[in-house]
Amino acid sequence: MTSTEGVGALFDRWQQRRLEPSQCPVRDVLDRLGDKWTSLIVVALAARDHRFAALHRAIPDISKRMLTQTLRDLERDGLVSRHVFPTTPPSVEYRLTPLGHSMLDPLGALVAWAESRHSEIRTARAVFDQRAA
Amino acid sequence: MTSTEGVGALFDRWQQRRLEPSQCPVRDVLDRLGDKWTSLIVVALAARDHRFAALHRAIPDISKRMLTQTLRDLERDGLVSRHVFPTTPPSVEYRLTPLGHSMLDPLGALVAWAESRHSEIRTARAVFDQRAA
DNA sequence: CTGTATCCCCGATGATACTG
DNA sequence: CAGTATCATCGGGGATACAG
Repeated sequence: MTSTEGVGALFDRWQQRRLEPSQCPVRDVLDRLGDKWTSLIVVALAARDHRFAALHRAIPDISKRMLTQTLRDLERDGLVSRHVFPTTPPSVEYRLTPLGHSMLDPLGALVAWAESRHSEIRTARAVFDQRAA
Repeated sequence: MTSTEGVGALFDRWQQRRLEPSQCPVRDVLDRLGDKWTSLIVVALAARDHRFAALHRAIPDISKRMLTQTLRDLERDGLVSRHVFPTTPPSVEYRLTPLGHSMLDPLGALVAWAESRHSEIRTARAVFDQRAA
């Protein structure tokens, strides 16, 4: 069974079970990955553990507010762990948990798809916009 | 090289190239997948071609407005094709394009991850919320 | 049946200032 | 350094009515 058949079959199972959106694993996961910063933070932490300021330098266009909030959400979901060192000034290190690491394979598959197909998508957009104009 | 190393290495390449967000394939793709309805529509169309009303029945909690808009976005990106049959009343069928089908494998990987890890995530949340309270 | 056009609201995000 | 608190903004998305 290919993944294509798998996704289609999944749809039919969903239809039969009439899942509540709040109980749908896919919405749960994609709602988080889909927000503006989660995937970037996960990718950064995949490369290496980061302290708060280092993460901020790695992703310059995020605000401290959203960096904190996104990290808390990831921590809450068990994807990231937070390690406080009571130095002065304080330092806090963020790491992917094993659960977080386990997401890298499927995320990597999507990233690879995105990179390999991006030019095709951009071309399709240009054509569509041309015809619309 | 595992996908994990791949994602980490990707991060370093991104850092060196200092990509504009608008040119980042991953943001492009995840912004679309991350919206409220795209993934559900793609999964539905993976199972089979759908007419507008059938798609609406398959995903009852979407409004006609957002269904139309999301389908247009998918069409613009070349992931979905639109086929009009000039019957009365009119009927329109939506299908995944080959490009759209090519996304099902990586999307399926993510869906499989989400389903297999969802209980772990829910448990982590419960623990986190308990400690916070 | 397959959409468009409007209006409206709320939540996600940013900016800025402050704190241990 | 690593956040928190507060206010302002903007656009995604719902509801409704209309149209070809």
